[in-house]
Parts: sequence; C-alpha cells; structure tokens
Amino acid sequence: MSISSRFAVGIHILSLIELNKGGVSSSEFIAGSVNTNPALIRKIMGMLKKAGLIKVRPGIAGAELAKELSEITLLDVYKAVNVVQDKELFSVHDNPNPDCPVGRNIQNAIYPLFSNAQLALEKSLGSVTLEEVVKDIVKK
Amino acid sequence: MSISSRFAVGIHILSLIELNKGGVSSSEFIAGSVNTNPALIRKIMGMLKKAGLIKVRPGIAGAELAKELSEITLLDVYKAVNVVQDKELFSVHDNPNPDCPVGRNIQNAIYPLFSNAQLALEKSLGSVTLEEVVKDIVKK
DNA sequence: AAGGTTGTAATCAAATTAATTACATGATTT
DNA sequence: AAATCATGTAATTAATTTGATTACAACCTT
Repeated sequence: MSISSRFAVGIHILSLIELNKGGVSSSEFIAGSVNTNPALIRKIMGMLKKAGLIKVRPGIAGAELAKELSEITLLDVYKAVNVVQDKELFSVHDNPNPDCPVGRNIQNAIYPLFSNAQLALEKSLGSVTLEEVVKDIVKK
Repeated sequence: MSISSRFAVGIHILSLIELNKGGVSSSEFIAGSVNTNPALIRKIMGMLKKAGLIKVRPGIAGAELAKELSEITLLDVYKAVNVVQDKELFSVHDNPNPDCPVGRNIQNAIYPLFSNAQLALEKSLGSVTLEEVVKDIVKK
C-alpha cells in the first residue's frame, strides 16, 4: 500500500505558490495545475495553513507562503498533510496470543525496530528543502 | 495510511518457527499464536517460501527455516510479503497539467527524493536480522 | 447588494485489508 | 486402498481509506 498522494500534492501546491508569486494562487488556479478538484486543494491548503506553512484567508483569493522555501523541508509537508499517523507507518496485528512466548512479546520486540525505520525515512525527508525542489523544476 | 500488518505477521511467523524448532509449526499452530486465520498464515507462508526464507511442502505439516535467522533481515521479510511495491511507497497524483511549468515537471522533481527516502527506510530494515528479534523475544 | 473565494461537511465509487469459507492437491496412517 | 490431515489457492465479505464531487455557509471586495 502507498502513502497518500496528499503529500505529493502538498509539495505541488507550495512549489506553485512560489513560482506564481506575481499572480494570484487561488484554489481553482492550483487545482488546474494539479488537475483535480478545488475543494480537495482547499482541504490540503487548510492543513498547510494549520502547520504554519502558508497564509490563506476566507474570502480573499490566493495563498502566500508563510516561510521561505529554504526553511520548509519535505518532512514539514509530510507532517502537515497527515499522510501517516505518528509512529504508525507500519501496522501491527493486534491481540497476538498472550499464552505464547512469541505472541506475548512480539509487539514490544518489533516496535522500536519499526520506529527506527520510520525515523530513517523522516530524516531523509527532513534533509531536503522545497527550495531545492523548485530549483529543479525551474531547471527542467 | 499504514503498511499492511503482513509484514509484522511475517516476522512473527519466522520467529515462531525458530522458537518452536522442537515441535511442528503448522499453519494452525502459528495462527493460534498470531491469533488469526490459518488460511491467512498459509498465504503469507507462501510468500515467505517463494522468497526462499522457509521450506514448506503440500500435505506435510510444519514449516522450517530455509536460512539461519542471522542471515535474514527485516528487509528480506518486508520484500517477501509485498507490502510495498518497488518504488511506490509514496504515491503521486497523476495527470498534472502539462501546460503548467510546475505540473509538467513536478513528478520528475519529486521522484528521486521519494526514492531516496524509501531507500533510507529499507536500509534501516536491512540492518536488523531476525536473530536479534528472537533474542529480544527470549529476553522478555 | 452582488459576485467571487475560502472553509468544511457530506456523499460516492474504487481500492485495499484482514477474516472467513471452501475445496483441490498432496502425504501419512491404519 | 481408504480415511485423515495439511498445504495451496481462490472467492467472498465487511471495514477502512482514498480521491472526486457537490453543496453551502462564512467572508471579503467592489
């Protein structure tokens, strides 16, 4: 199973706001670039706003970045759009048999290992800023 | 969204086979420890078998490890049970607008970054062997 | 007051998971 | 050889999540 495309769309939204600095980035405009529904864009923008990444106001068309792109990492976006609940990238079967030594201890044995893997993922995402993404888009 | 518990169950199965070396690890026995259905266990065991991690034969009760636990990493299990398709941990929205500079290039800009994050995750999983997991279970 | 935009809830089809049932195939036992 | 038990595998089902869509209240500008 895959992590929701909300994450990729979030990156798309932020990049577009930056590259459209001169114009007005309304949800409809952004939806046109992402090729989806304006309501979905507004929903994701609401998450980005809540995370302090963009500024949007009811009734006023357009969104602005709340931070420099160089200060926003992919991890910030990842966390903002809630694609993965904290510590729950990997799901674990519940109610293993408590009368079995393996069933009784498997969860505690696995948990820190899964947690480390998830942290490695997040560390990787945290090492890339949106500035780099936008530079790459411009270059192409 | 979370990665299927097949992964955790796969680890459970392999650990149990090891710790039950003296006895017969039938799908029903394993299902009792995992607390699920024998058919599901057989399905996952089929994947582990296909990946060369265990030996099972039709009609013959019980499964055996095909390798030493010290030679099996979490990554081997992860790949065996197909919880994530190669290069598809993160999903990307399709059909972004080709007439927009961002829409046209976002996928290529994002792809290697997502790929790196996924590799970091896999590297972490590849650094842990099942031997460590079983030792931890025994200790508890 | 009119027109356009954001915020948000509700609905819907499609996809995936895990549980379950069913049964064909294969091996062992009596 | 027949009965019994295990694996292999397909099909079904309910629950959950996703992304698309509609609808509309709240808000701002002209």
